[in-house]
Amino acid sequence: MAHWLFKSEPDVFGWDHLTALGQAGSEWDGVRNYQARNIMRQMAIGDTGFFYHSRTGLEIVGIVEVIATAHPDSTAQDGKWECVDVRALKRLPRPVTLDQIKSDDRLPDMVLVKNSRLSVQPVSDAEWQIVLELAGHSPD
DNA sequence: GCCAACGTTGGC
DNA sequence: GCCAACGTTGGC
Repeated sequence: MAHWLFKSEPDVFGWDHLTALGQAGSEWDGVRNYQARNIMRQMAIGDTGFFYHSRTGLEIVGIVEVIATAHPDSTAQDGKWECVDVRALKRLPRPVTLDQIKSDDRLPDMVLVKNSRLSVQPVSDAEWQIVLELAGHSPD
């Protein structure tokens, strides 16, 4: 299973919004960036991702699961954009802040640090494990 | 709220 | 196909 990172402003659509939708989850719509779209096309059902609060919060707060592969974004008029569906899986015991990630010398290549503008990002297996560890997440 | 970084658009 | 102008994102 591959891992990803989804960014959203909590004022617009935050972790609490997603958890309120329960198992049904939500379209990850509104992405209007080709690189992000291409990354979403690579996602498979059952993949997991971090949920990151941008602009306010600046921390990873939870884990989401991909429940539908890329399909046309219903909020796009021209049919050019796509999205996946995700649902909230679990809140992290401790949020992992951007500062923590930036100052961790094991995470120099995280896209969150290297390309802060990309709203949907790949996360390597190693990065995934390190962030879980920082979050105090106990192994299943 | 500012503005640097980045992506997209469109005139040439 | 270049690149200036413009719009958006997101850390600060």
